[in-house]
Amino acid sequence: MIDKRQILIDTALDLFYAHGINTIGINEVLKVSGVAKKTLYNHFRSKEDLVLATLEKRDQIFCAWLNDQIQGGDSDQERVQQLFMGLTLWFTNKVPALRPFRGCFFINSAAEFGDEASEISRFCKAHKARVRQLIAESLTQNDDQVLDGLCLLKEGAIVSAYVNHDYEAAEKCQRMAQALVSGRVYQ
Amino acid sequence: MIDKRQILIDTALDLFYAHGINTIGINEVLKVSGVAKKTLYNHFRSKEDLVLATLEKRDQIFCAWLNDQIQGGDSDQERVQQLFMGLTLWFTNKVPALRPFRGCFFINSAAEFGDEASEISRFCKAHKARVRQLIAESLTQNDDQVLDGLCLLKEGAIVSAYVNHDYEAAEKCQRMAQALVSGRVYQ
DNA sequence: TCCAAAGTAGACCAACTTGTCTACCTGCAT
DNA sequence: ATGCAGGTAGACAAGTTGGTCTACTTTGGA
Repeated sequence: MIDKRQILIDTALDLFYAHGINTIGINEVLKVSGVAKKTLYNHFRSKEDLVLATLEKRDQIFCAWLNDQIQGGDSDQERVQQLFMGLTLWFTNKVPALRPFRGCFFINSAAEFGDEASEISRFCKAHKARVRQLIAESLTQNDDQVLDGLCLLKEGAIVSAYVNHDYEAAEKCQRMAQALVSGRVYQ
Repeated sequence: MIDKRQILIDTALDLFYAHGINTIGINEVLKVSGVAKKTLYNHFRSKEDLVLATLEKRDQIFCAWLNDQIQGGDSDQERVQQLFMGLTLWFTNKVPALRPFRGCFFINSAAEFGDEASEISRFCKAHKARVRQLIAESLTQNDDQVLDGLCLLKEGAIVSAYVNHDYEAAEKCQRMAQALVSGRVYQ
């Protein structure tokens, strides 16, 4: 028997990301996955537990993809270009692993679970830190201000793509990002 | 008798913004506002109707504040500086009219109501367009690329402030914003 | 072959959701 | 003073929520 736990996480992640966590009930996850309720509660203590597992899964998928995307390249300029080209691929549904674009799962989840003490919103913050770290490691230069700038542009692009349906948002970041990384903004 | 409609909108806006729309039920709004259920349904056809009214109210409050914030100033540089200083004031709860900071009500609501056909998510998109227009009108230069850049930075700052609890996010945008508006990025 | 582990379906629970409705009350203009 | 618009409290309906539990079946390894 295939691991039911993984089936539940995969199904729940797809549904939660596509429709929002509060919109999707446990029963919907069960119906779509074809798993029994008892089984779900054998693997997870509560819905929040399942939600945290989907956040972890999405974190893995997203970070693995991003890492691939910004690896290689002959210069920091090139890698930064790859970063924002990658975002455009995501926005325009060219990356099947990331599912049909509906913004950032972590921003969306943080928006739903406002209480900053909640484990969910803490995980979202941690995810953003990991992404920042990933970008930092891909660059040879190590300037916090440049890194902050790149991350701000990245978040801006994701939100604009989602809320304004501006799928060219990441392309619009390229010039600023290049100005940043080539030292034309700081120093 | 004071206008119950306004009381309902004010109460609902505060609750929806602070805790999310899905988290707050009609009954909670009634309990806090001290208004009867019948009265609510005399003024609004449904919860979604009330939600749309709160979005409208927030749009008015936010745009009025933003307009004040970026008015005056001797140059575009100065006005852009005011814009991002204003965001910092918002993030750090120095603007009572905007309520305790919990991100952008419109980004959060769009995250909760993903269906892009829904009236709620269409309103959120329209709000962002109005804000962009406001910024455009405050500047003497009229360059779409510069305007796009400023808006991307603004969204990035709001999201970073909310998800990462980085309340200096708007300050970190200043150098890039100045580079943009002073023509050091484009042309 | 047999047994325990892990699956199944789904009834059931209490709490909560939005929305309707009845029955009563209050303040104001005629 | 009377009538009425618009308020009140809250019962109620119908559906959904997360979560528990029983009773049965399937699975795979010793």
